[in-house]
Amino acid sequence: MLRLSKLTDYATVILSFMARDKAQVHAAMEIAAVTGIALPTVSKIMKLLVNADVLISTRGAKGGYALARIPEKISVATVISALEGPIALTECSISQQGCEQASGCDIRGNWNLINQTINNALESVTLADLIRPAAMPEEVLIPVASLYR
Amino acid sequence: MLRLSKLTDYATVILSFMARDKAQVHAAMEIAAVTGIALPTVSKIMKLLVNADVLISTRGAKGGYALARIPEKISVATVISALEGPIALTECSISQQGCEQASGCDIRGNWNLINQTINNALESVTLADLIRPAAMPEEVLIPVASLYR
DNA sequence: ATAATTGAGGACTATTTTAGTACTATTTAA
DNA sequence: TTAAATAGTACTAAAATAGTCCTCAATTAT
Repeated sequence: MLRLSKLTDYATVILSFMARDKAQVHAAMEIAAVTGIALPTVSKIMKLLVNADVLISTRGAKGGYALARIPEKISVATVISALEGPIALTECSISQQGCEQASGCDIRGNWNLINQTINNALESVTLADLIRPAAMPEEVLIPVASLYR
Repeated sequence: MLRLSKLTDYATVILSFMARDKAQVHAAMEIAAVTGIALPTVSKIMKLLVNADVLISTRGAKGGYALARIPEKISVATVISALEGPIALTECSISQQGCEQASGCDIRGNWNLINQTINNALESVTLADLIRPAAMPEEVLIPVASLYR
């Protein structure tokens, strides 16, 4: 599958919690307790999200992390690239250099198109969409007959 | 970044070569020689592509591999899932079971939406598109001034 | 028929990546 | 000034991936 790292997965869980909870500031320890993710791992993720301007940190006593802006303005693409770097399927799409695979790599330009499409898809989904009650289409579509087996 | 495995990358290179070359049948050894990928690795990739009905194999002397259909009918999505399994960003989107992350995972339904979008993007691009001379937009957009530095 | 050529399948190993941990420094409120 | 909190860095362990090798099966040419 098209892998996302576990850290990215955790990040969405953490951000969802923060977006749902009214409190503005959350300490790393509190988040670790609520989500069940180990504290050092939470810290690591928070640091990356701060660097990507998704979160704002406050040090010292009563410090903690807060969303840098409203959930509607935080795209999934931003979160993913904060954790994994630029969103692209192939190395060469990032490096601007092309690859050294001498024979048979005129493919690059076209990969860019694909990457762009995927990027657009991820840009269009925000944190607010993620915490919205899910549509759960597959459950709606289960044929009634299957309930009687 | 949203990683594709190296094997998938190789697969696109191999398939591009095969789609461009007039000859119908290519032995694994020939492909290894042309692409510079080690023979055992080529074999491994070919095996997966045969199982996914992207290639057809012929054993024995004068045997080899041929595309199962015209490049226009081979989607990038097919190739990727042949090498990496189902296209999805999160585990839970595949397993149909949801995850055990007790607190805070109502996200699933929405991830499905994202995965679907990405899948559509990859379905819409074919091998034929990949070997088409690339548009190379970034080269076109270089300001002329930059040539004089 | 038989030998040569080519793919199929599976098991194994090594490498790389990722996850997770620990420790130390820095900042700020009480 | 002390306690509470994040920042940063380096290290370790585990898991995933890539790559190799070996044996078996099939086909064709001699």
